[in-house]
Amino acid sequence: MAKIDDVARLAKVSKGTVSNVFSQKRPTSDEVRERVLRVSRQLNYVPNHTARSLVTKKTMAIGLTIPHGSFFFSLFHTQFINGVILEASYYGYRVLLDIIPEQQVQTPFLTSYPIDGAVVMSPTTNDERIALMHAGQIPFVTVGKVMNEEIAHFTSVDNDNPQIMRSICEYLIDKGHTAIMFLNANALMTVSLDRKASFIQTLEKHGLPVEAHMLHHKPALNSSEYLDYGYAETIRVLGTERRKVTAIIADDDRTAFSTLKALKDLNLNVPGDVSLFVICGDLSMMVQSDPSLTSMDLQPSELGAQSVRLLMNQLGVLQGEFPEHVIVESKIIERNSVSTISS
Amino acid sequence: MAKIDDVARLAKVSKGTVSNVFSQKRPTSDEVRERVLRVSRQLNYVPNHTARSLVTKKTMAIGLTIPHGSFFFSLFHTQFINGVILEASYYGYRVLLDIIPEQQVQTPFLTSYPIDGAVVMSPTTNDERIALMHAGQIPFVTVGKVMNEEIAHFTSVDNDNPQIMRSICEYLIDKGHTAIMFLNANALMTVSLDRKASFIQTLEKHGLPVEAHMLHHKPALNSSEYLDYGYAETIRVLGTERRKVTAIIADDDRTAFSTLKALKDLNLNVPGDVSLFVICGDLSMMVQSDPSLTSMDLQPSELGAQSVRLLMNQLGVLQGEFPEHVIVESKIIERNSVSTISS
DNA sequence: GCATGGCATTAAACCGGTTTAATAAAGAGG
DNA sequence: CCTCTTTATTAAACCGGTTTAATGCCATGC
Repeated sequence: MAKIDDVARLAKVSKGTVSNVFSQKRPTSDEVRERVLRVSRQLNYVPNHTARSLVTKKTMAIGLTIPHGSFFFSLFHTQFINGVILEASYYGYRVLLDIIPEQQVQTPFLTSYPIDGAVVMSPTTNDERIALMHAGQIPFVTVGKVMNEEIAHFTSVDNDNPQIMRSICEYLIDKGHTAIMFLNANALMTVSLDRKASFIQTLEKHGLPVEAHMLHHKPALNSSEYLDYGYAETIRVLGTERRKVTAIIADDDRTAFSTLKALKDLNLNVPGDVSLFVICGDLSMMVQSDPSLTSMDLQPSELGAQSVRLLMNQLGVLQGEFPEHVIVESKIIERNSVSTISS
Repeated sequence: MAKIDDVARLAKVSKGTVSNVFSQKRPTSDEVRERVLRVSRQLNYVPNHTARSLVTKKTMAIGLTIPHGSFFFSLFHTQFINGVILEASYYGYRVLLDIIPEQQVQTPFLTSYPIDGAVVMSPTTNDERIALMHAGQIPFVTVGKVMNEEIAHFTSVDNDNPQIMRSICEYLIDKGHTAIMFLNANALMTVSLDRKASFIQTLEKHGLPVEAHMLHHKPALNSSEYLDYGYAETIRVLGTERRKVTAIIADDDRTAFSTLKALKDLNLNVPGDVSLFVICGDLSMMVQSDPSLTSMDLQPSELGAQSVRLLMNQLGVLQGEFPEHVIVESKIIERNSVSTISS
């Protein structure tokens, strides 16, 4: 690989000038620039990214931190990632997938992170990834609330979770549902706390006490129950325990699909006997399921894009005043999985 | 941020020694090591990744190149990525998502790639990403055949696509199906060429000529038909054109789901009227669909892991003799979407 | 004609580590 | 006790760029 000195020598200029031709940080005369570029092409020269990074102190990469061991991500994650990658590319940034494997035997901290900032998905309470970023002075944006004791200020994007749950509950209540079961996300995730609180509050506001069988949390990823959580809970509550449930709210598409399967196995018609509502799902999948699923569109790719913009602002790449917390719109998409109950 | 000189000064040793304590490339006395580590902790020192990279010429990152503009990836991709990330982490490598956006207005080549090697998914014929890697001397492993004119040798992992199609076709033929429709992947992808050829060959071997309505290719991602390809083709061929089709082979899970929806809308029972077979799908989804879908398990995460191992071997990280091409096992998982036709 | 300013260019310092070659200290062998 | 190794440590060179401060050149204004 040719280096800058080779080019400088052959083009009869100093390395500083070659540097300027490529970085365009200072002007160069047309004559010199062309000579340098010609020689570079001839030598197949390309500036070395690492050497540049060392002095500019920018790696031009951002980390995308996926939750601990989420080796199965849902379609929500997929779309979010797409949003991040696309938006980052607009600013010339690359995305380093920064997943901390379950068994964290890995490098406790052998070296600094080669990233300028990070987007942290699905923070948990007292998230250690966030603690690391905080300690390492790495700018970061979270998707969802940060609930670490030592961290007061942070930048985040989020949906309005309390409002989302309120809307969903009231949507269902309006349609006459009173026996509602909520298959929430994992209890450790900060979003699930908000949603749980809002679920309980909204139901109580309407005079509907929340009983134990109405609220469940997704088990940990490493548990054997993780994959068929929706199926198992539905069979247990509606089948074995014979509870009356007329509407189910599923936290994600995977849970929704497995719930759907359970309902079929229980010989319950959707939406005839039981209505099903999905919180975060992949649009294309929701449409193609049968029945197509009524859901809350959280705009995952928009969440991803916005989180990158906030991060770019923190990095000084994107000028202007940005709010500390961005709320991304979400709205109910009515399809065919929810019905009205005539009282 | 504390630098190595600060640590050296405070610990009263040379920077070379501090370097050795962290890199462990040369031995240090217990006494010195402890003193250095203590001071480092005190100063919150962490070796700078970029500086280290500059001299070692290793970025400890590999690129994961997703097909042009595949901003919707399927579950197959997701699992593949998981396999790559997990395996890479075993060798201390990080994964840089290297997606070349559709509109390639981006950096023609402002700087070298900050990666040591790359895994290239779904190569197309005369893939320019591969041409770039090749020109840039970056070791790479592809998933699927490389079909670039100027490249003779390459390392790859793959399923045995011809055999896969043969198995699937013969599996269906054994069950009495003769009117089989194949919803293939995009025509540009090298896998789709292999599968197409094998599909035609196998059917003809059994005296079943392949007519135009029996073979279709997924449209380009940027086209409006991309998302409901399965649905549209099924409605058109089985509905509008009223062709006789008793079995459909769908290339991926998304296509399968949308095909399933189309069959329901056509009032056709699966597998009673039409059988459905999926080539690459996410296990957890296939199970939860109704009926659960009979599919070919391509072991995407195994493909990902193997591709990383081959790459690590090329990078000299993993010793030993490795084959140039690795074939990952695939097998039919029988579920409930294929039935036997009594003649 | 001479001071003034603007601009492209350059030599040298710098970014923060690793690596090499030299050196000092400690052990082994005769 | 002296030489020969072995081992830990160090000073200096190096990785390949960017940035700073100095320089030379030309145009401008008075």
